[in-house]
Amino acid sequence: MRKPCYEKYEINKGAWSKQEDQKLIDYIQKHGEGCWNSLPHAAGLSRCGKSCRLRWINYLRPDLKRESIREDEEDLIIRLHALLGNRWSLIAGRLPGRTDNEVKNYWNTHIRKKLLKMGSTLDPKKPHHHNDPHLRKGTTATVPLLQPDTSSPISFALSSSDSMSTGAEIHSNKSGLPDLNLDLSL
DNA sequence: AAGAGGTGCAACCGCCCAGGT
DNA sequence: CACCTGGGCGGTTGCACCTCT
Repeated sequence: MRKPCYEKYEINKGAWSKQEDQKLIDYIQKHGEGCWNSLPHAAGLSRCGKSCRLRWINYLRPDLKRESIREDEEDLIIRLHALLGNRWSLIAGRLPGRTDNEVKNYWNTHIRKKLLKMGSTLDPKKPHHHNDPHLRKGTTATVPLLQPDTSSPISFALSSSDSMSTGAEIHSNKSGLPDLNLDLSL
């Protein structure tokens, strides 16, 4: 069993200070996202590499949207979740400026509650494809990016119908892994 | 005004996978 | 082929902030 990184070195835990943020930003702006494991030492941070990566991806990246999730984004999250299950990184990948952590948090705090209230037949905690091996790592999802300027909210009925009703097609690619072609046109 | 309870989000933990040796 | 290491991901936790009484 590997020791957690914070047991190996003198590692800070908990909330990041402004100085730490600035060091990380400065380092990445100069050197780019390289080897996360060696980054903390190189950047003069008492953090583990994973922590740095998380902080950068979820909070410091310049292309992140900081405003709350819009209605159309929420609808897309629901649709993608019905197709992909808890594959937050894939879902976030279709939402420009959003992170997997943000989408995951939003799902757990807002949408799950909403669905439970609606009495959805979908179990918000157990998506259809949660354990589908075809949707494990390596899956290529071909889903149109949400247009940032989408003005009309996406409307669709939540039901217990399977993923195909949302227009998903699963094809195999060369490596034998499936490609997902999701027709999520508005 | 103050305390209790609820909520939301940042961060951590542990597991899995891919690539290197 | 087995093992090791780093990167990435999903689940969960902890705490600051907000709302209610």
